[in-house]
Amino acid sequence: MQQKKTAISPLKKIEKHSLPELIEKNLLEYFVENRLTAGDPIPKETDLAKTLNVSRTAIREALVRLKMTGMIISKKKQGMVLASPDLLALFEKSSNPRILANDTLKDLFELRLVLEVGMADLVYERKKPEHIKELKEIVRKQKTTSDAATFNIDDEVKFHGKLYEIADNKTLDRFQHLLLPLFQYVHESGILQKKIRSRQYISHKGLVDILEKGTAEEFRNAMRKHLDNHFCRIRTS
Amino acid sequence: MQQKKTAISPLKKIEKHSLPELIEKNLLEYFVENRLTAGDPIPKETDLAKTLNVSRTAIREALVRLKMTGMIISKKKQGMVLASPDLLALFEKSSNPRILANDTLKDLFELRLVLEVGMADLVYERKKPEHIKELKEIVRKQKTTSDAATFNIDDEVKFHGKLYEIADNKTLDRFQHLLLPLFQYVHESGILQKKIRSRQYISHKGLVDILEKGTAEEFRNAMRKHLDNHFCRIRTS
DNA sequence: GTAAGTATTATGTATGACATAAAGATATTT
DNA sequence: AAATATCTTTATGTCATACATAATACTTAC
Repeated sequence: MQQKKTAISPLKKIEKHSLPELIEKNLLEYFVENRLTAGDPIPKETDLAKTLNVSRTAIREALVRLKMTGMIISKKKQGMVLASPDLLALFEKSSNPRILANDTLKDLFELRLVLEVGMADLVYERKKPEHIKELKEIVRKQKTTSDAATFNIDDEVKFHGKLYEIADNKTLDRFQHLLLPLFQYVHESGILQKKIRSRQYISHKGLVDILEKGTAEEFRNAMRKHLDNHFCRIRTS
Repeated sequence: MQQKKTAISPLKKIEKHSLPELIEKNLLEYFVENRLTAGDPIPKETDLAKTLNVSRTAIREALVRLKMTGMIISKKKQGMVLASPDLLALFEKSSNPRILANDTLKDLFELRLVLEVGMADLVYERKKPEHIKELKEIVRKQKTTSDAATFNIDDEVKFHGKLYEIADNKTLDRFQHLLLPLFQYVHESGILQKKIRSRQYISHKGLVDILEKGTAEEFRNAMRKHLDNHFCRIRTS
């Protein structure tokens, strides 16, 4: 019987999981199906090994993986309990700029800009009088440099950090903390185009003013302008 | 000698690393210091164990951790090689909506909105005539529902997916793909306020028009308005 | 009744053995 | 001689077992 060569069966991505990976999946399903929530204890290693009929080594490897995602935490004697997985935990572990590919770094640089512009609405929505006061205080203490290109890193971090705080989104805040070093690294490395001094610059002080007195839209657009000298550097072609 | 109780020594976060964690750190330093890049082979388990004077078990656990971050990949016989870690793959591993805490889910919902508004500038910057054409084609095929609240999921995904594609940022694109199911989940669960029909709605067609003929700022603000019925739902208090 | 000390228990670490897959070397066939 | 089949080697994958360690529960001494 000759097989038709033209009728190639359609790929079907081979999922070649190793044993611990399978166990990991299995455990995850177990958690979901049993409606386990943060704080709930999970069976001990030896029991799992017996139940699944694999060695404790394999079980442990799967557990290590889950521990890394923050999905479970373990204490001696006390056993292991389910935790609320930390999305950014893994992210953090592998965000070493010296190891990441340049393309990825560039993407992350852009990503941070996207976040800053996009979060303007959250900031505006959730701002409170005391926030404005705090921002003003930060601005007041800053070295008054009228030069847009040469900014002081610490001042930048402090000011923008405050904005993230006001946005009141924990995940977002942590995300930017992770992104910050990468951003810094890319900024100073030769990956991007050389620094350009934008003509349409809005200072921190200007931003605060608009945040206080302007509309959400005005603030959003002001934020974009404030970041223009970064945006200039990512132009393609 | 009496100690002054008031002069408490300042915290100093105890880093209580387990052995494999220490090894992991050690290996990372080794990679960086030796300028190893993707594809470079790393010593074999037995050698590492001998060199660091710990059991192979401990080494393996460290390696498992690194494997999970995508930092290294291993093949039988062939040994292990360094790889460029995939930040988003990790994200995916722990992004199970049924396990994530509600607060985190809410954060992620917001995060996606932030991304969509923030990326407007990338989209505008990188749009090309054929993109406009494609977007128009997508819009044309959509079910013409004049109702802002009841949108068709597929249409939404297709349209916004295209925008991410235009933004030409691989990381961002993958990020939204990961966020999408979560977004969907939150949208339909009772976590947020109930659906509101915004008065200032801009349709997909409207967006494309502005992307084609308007300014970057106009497009950015239009994007915000387009998403307003989502934004309405995250209002606090 | 409280404090100290002891036993218990589940995770952490170590060791040695064997299974497995892939690469290279060797032998076999045409 | 070239192509194919088989064996050998090697580094990871899996297993079994023993012991170390830390936190809890229990017991004993005063």
